[in-house]
Amino acid sequence: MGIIRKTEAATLLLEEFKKDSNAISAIELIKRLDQKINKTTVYRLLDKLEDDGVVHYFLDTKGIKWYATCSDCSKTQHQDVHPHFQCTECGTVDCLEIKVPIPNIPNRTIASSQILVVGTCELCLNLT
Amino acid sequence: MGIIRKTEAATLLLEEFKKDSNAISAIELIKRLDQKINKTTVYRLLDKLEDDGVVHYFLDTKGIKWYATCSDCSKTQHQDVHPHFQCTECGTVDCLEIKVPIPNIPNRTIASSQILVVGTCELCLNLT
DNA sequence: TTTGTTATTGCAACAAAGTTGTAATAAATT
DNA sequence: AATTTATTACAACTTTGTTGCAATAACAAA
Repeated sequence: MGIIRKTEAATLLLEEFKKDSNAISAIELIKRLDQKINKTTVYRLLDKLEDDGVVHYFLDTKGIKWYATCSDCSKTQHQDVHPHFQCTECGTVDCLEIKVPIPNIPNRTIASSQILVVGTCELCLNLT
Repeated sequence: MGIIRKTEAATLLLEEFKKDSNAISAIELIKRLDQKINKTTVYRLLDKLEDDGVVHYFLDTKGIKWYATCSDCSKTQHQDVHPHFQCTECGTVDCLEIKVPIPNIPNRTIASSQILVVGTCELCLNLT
């Protein structure tokens, strides 16, 4: 249904995405906004922002939800079908601007694909 | 640590994998073995079988665990880094025997990657 | 500016999936 | 047969996310 009213909670949540260029987990957002926004509200806002094509979400290696701002999405279609990268050292997750072509598979139709690349990020590589 | 003793629970669990050529979710296994094996035991057995290179696991679109028998794994290394396919119609999940090359990413090292392809499986395609 | 409508929020309670501690049981070894 | 200890069941717990509902606050209309 999307966000209709400009509320304080929505503003605060969007500020977090402006501060942070990486993806943010729902859990992290809830921690950061503790005492300011109730966790139910955070989840509901994220849902709405996703509907609106403002953010997209994906799951990490542990199955928890991460959100990142969309670059080219709309209400009708999420274009953000890029891979995501999770660093095993620091845990950060971000979007990869690369295309990974999935070959056709005989006798099946492919609707979408989710790719999570796991490794060490630039920052952590430089620390060792 | 792996499986050391040949117990009834271990036998029953392994039978489920022999019956089923597709991947099986932990939840499904727990359901099927209800009244026979406790859910904690199922989870612990699956852990051990994974240690032994007998099964491998991955997460589906909802972040729940699926297990499938390994074809070429050992105690020391899981070779099953293939993509998995989940059918949106019937929910079945299986292993894909294809290789999806991930390009190198500047300034990062890649340890592994998880690819979940979502679409319609052969069976469901034929039903429409 | 006040009023009315209804989207939004907070709270508490719940739910699903998986984990941990522990005492009892049962493989395997002696 | 006795002993050792891996394995199991059970209950209780944790984590992540969801639902129902009454109270609140945006926004529009008067």
